[in-house]
Amino acid sequence: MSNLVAEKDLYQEAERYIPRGYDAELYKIRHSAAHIMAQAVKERFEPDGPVHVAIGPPIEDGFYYDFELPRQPHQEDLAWVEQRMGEIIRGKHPFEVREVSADEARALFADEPYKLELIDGLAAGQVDEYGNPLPADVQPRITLYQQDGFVDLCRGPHVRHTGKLKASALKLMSIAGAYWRGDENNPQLTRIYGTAWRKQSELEAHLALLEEAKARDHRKLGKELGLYAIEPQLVGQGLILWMPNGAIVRDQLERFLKEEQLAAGYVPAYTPQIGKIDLFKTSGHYPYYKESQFPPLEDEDGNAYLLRPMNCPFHIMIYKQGMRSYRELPLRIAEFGTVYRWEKSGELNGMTRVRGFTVDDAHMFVRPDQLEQEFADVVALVLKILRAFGLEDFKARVGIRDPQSDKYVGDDAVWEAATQSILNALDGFDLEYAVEEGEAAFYGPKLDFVVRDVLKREWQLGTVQVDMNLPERFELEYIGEDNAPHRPIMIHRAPFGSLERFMGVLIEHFAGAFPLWLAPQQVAMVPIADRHVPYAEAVAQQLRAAGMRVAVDDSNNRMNAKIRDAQLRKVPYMLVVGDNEADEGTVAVRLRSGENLGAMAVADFAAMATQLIADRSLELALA
RNA sequence: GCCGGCGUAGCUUAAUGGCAAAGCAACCGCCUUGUAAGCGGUAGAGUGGGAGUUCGACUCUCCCCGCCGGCUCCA
Repeated sequence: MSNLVAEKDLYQEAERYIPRGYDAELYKIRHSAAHIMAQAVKERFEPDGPVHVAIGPPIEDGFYYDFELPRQPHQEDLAWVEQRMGEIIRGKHPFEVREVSADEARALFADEPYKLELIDGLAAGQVDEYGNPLPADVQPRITLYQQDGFVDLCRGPHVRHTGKLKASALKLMSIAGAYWRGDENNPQLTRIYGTAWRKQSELEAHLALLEEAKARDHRKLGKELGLYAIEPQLVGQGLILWMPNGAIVRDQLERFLKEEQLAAGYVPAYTPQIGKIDLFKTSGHYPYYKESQFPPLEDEDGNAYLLRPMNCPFHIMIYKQGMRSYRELPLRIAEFGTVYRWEKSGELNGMTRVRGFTVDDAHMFVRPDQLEQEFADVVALVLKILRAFGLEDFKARVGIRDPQSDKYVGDDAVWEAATQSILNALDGFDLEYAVEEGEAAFYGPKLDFVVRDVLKREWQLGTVQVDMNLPERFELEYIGEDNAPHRPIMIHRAPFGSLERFMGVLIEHFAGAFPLWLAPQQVAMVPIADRHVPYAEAVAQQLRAAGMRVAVDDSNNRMNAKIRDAQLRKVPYMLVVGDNEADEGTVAVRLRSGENLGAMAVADFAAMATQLIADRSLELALA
């Protein structure tokens, strides 16, 4: 640690901290912007008392910095800080770097408790200044970067001088609370988020993208298209009312999955929404998950029941109804099971984070020798389902235990075996995945499929979990070929994850323009004048008889207005009918893309559309 | 739950201490129409809820509720 190196080399070396795939220039701009912001924030708040700085890294599209401030920050403070940052930028102050010893650093940051903690971590040589573990081959250095008199403990890298930034390409976005080191038991700091780019046009493009994202936000589209509603006053936060249009989509999703499950040898079940608390004590859900459950219900005889937070204990009880033979396995029990979980109010989000949701659940009970094959079959099914919607941009994540936490049940060897079987099964797929600590379920490791919403927030959809603990806790058995009892292994799986969250993601994925088979209304009949309404009705009846969802616009609007209305509701087909069509038994087919297919015989249109529906095609016309 | 922002008609927005305003949607009527808004009219909120300051509050203060962005947590 004492071999101090030249500034030029330190600059060079810091480049290694730029993450793969992150534009190096932008990374340095944003990292530097964080420092400049910290300088400005200190100037703003120090007259009111001490300002302690924590960490301030670049993030996707921007940066943040965490502070302990002497008073509450407000919007006016942001405006001031942003203004002041512009001045610092125009000052073209160099970023000077030097390496120091831990003791020098401690002396320098004697009044900065968060920095002292970071220095200790660096000095111990295990973690970087963000508290993340360092790769074994990286030798930690303690470096300081200084601009315009502001010194910060930082590994870099930075731009050469503040003038490399442009005030016009920088914007402070929001103030948030953030716990020190991400732990809610630690003090809450004030985090200020900003975004920074090379030039103004890039910033404007980014802001425009954010606006566009808002337009396809499922919460906005869900309301506009009559898909779902939340009524917090009388129904409750996080409880979804599926409006008729949304219910149609959901019904189609359920039918699709049921067909696939039937073909894959699943059997159905229906189980209750509540169960005695002992059931959940046996499963381990209670009290492990006590804080994420609604409080127990009690009857007059003193029995306590829990609104179910998960479906698996009920399916296990179905398994336990009688002796099971090895010949029955794998047994695959499927149910769209609605569960209720107490989520903190600040965590709720539209359809993607709710308090009552329906898991497209199934539990497989398998012999140990069947595990890998069954797991692989399930993964194949999940992939097939996701791809049927054109969802290609997902991330596969193997969630394993956090060794620090005690929220898990079962012993180490069992966890190890279950984890290994997941990894083995995954080898058979051309699928990239990441292994993440702390993402396991409390009863076992899992494979999750994660997608991002329009605002780039990640949501877990499908999940497949190997479970050797619940069979143990419920003492599940089957009689083997050897006429002796054996313990089955369970697989939990849900391709959608939950219908609510999947719906939210689908709305955004399609920007509300559902594929034909899912569209709440598939056809809008557009009669040109009142006299064409009877013909439009007749065509509608024909199409309904073929199983399509059709409505006739018999309002006294002009045809143009009818088309516009259907277009805004993202109805796939608009069938315009006037004198020509009525005479010839045809319809003029307009797609919501704006494309006009021209006149088609009603029967031809029906044949085309029903074919596309049957295929669950993502197209509106045959190729 | 915590930090910040916000809450006006079904929706989108105006009114910053002095008569709550408009567009769209809804309803009624006229027009009878050829691929994204024809014309006219009617009705609709007392400003999320509750206290307070004031001659007077959508506007200022406090408490509560909810929503949005984060944090934590999660399907």
